Amino acid sequence: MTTPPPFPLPDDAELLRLDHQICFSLNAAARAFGGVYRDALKDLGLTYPQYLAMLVLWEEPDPQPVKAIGERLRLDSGTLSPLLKRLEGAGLVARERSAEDERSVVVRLTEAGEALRERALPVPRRIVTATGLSLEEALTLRALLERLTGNLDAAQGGGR
Amino acid sequence: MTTPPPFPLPDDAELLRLDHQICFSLNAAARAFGGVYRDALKDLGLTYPQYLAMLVLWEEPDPQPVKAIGERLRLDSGTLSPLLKRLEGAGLVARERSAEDERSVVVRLTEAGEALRERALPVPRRIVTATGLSLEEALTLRALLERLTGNLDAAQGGGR
DNA sequence: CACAACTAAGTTGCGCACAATTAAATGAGG
DNA sequence: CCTCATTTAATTGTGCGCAACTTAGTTGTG
Repeated sequence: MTTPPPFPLPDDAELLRLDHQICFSLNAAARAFGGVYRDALKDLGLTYPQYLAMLVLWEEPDPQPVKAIGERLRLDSGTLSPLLKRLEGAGLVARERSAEDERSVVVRLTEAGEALRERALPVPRRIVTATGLSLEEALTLRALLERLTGNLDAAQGGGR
Repeated sequence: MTTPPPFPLPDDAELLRLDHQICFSLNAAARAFGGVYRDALKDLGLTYPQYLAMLVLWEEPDPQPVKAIGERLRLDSGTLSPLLKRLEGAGLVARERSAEDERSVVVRLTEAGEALRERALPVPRRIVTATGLSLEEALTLRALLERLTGNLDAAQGGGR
């Protein structure tokens, strides 16, 4: 799969080393984020993925099918089903079969889940501070990451 | 997460939304990388973390203690021990107690492990192509990610 | 020398991510 | 109406990442 060089590539070996470093840096940053979120969310008893699921529900408090949450977070039922069960076990959400479509399971916040929102409010600022990035850097980074993800997804099976 | 293009935003609420998006984008990109690497490494029978461990050994073929590999990859024995056992099971590496320090376990490539290097050579180019990033973008991204990781690590327990 | 402190690997337990499979419900076409 | 492909969750199995703990070997200090 030799493609026309999109650039005057400097040197093969040089270029070939770069990618690991990018994927590696990416993984390292993601894990570092994980550590910071772990600290910030410990009091709430949430993991970062659980926090993301709660964010989805806090933003759109109407009951949502698992499918919708999965599309928002790019996760499938293999990940979400046990995660949501744990949130249910913690009393933060309730799951029930939809009446209209019995295939669908709708998830809604319990009162405890809604109440947790207040305690989660200071979290984002804590994270922003921890990143130490300027607003401009953050925007640059996000733009690059989104382009990168789009390219990688396209290079793969296409959809998923 | 679908968000409107950030525009004028020295606003608190706006700022507080940004962070999720960055961590989220980061995770999404890392997982997208995972998918591409999965495809590229399938023939080799390696996962991406296993590939990273092999890279460390290919770059420095002398036997290395688990500790050294862990420092290179930022992984602890809880992750590395089973991973290296799987590589050993695949016949790619051998592990043995160090003579000088009986606490240490040194890992070295087997002949099969060395031979695999040849088959892994085309992988990086495939990844570079899939990213679709220019060299300049890649360098910018990497620099930002490393700064970010440093900041996040510092904001955490300090060491780990 | 004895003993505490430290270090390197390994083990266990939990949660996440993903592939593959299963089960149940829905919808479209004959 | 009945069959069949599709859709939605859940389940199973594998591997990673990390915290907490264990085991064994090493080092420092009195």
